[in-house]
Amino acid sequence: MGLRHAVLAALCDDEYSGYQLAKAFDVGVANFWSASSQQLYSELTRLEQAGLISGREVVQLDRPNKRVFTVTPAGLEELAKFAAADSKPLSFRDDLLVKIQVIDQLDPEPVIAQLEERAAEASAKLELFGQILLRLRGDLDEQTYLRRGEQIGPYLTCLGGIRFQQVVRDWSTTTAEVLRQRRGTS
Amino acid sequence: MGLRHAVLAALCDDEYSGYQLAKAFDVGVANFWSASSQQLYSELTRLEQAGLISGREVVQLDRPNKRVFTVTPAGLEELAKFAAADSKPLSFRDDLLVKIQVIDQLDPEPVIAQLEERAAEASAKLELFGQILLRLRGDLDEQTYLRRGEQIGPYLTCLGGIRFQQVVRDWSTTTAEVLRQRRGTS
DNA sequence: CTACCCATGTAACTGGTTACATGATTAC
DNA sequence: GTAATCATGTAACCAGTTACATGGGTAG
Repeated sequence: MGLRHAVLAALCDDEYSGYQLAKAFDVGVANFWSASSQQLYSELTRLEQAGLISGREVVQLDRPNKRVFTVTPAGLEELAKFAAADSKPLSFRDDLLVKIQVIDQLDPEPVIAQLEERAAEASAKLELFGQILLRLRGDLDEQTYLRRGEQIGPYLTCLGGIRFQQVVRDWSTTTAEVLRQRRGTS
Repeated sequence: MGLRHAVLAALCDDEYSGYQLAKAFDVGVANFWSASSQQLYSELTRLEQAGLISGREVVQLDRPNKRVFTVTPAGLEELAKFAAADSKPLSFRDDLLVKIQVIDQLDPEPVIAQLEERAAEASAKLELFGQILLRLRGDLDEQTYLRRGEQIGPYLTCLGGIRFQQVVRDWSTTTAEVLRQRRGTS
């Protein structure tokens, strides 16, 4: 089961409500998983019934109350079992790459626009992830943090996210450039 | 619909049987999509009924006969509509990243082993993709091919696959290294 | 008073995975 | 004769998406 463990992992960091998790899965957590809010609410319900997380009501005066969740010892045990088992191969699906694959048979204009949009999104994520890294490591420089810092996990996944987004940005930009040049000469 | 267009794109390159497509989706096409053979057989059936591809029987003496498929004009039109429409955000899901995220709470040993396995797979793919690039561009050097070569699409997606696999290999290797060092010092 | 954010869900549907089933041919 | 590769599927199940529903609070 996929989402189950991603949610448990996200809740290891801090306690979150369904709504907050949905936000997190839109940005940071999206480094390794993506999910809609509907999926999250029902997964949280199932996880609580299974005793892997426990929720508590937080009363808020200025806005609707919420229920935040934390991982139970049973939840941690579940994560440990999961980590020791073989990983499924990473699943990767991208509309835009499908379009590039057959670009020779198509009008390149709309695809070029989509590549540029994708590059812009990647730039935005890079800025965000850069800030997250700084916040995580505090005063320490990267080498020191990697050796002796606490909570190395989120730092490492964020580093991975940065490298991935760099590739997305650079590849999208150069691909758009190649297609633009060929448009002129054919 | 996702797989539908990925299959159409793959069949633009050449004619394939279900079995051959399944092989392709395991390696090269996996750059932009992944699918099981069962999914492919049923998708091929649906695509043929919809008139987007057409199949023909190939009689083979030394092995079981097969049916190979090509994209029809209607199929190409479908691809054109697809390319002009907005792309869904790329979906990315990885067990291994989930495990790294919570590595501080877990036994790192099995995860380190998985990272090393992942790096080895990435190396193998890099070698394969490098060969595909060479075969695609023939005698031309890359700059020339990008400007004037025919069939630029598969070349561009393969370039993207290479950059992606490089990140996977490098990140997996350095992450495993970081975790190994910390194991010693904690 | 309108639009947007916070907050939580249900229901119907589509897409994807796992397990199972069959049968021919080739290489050891 | 046993395992591996070629070749094609069915059925049951699980995961993920889309559409819909509700209601309070805040900013303009």
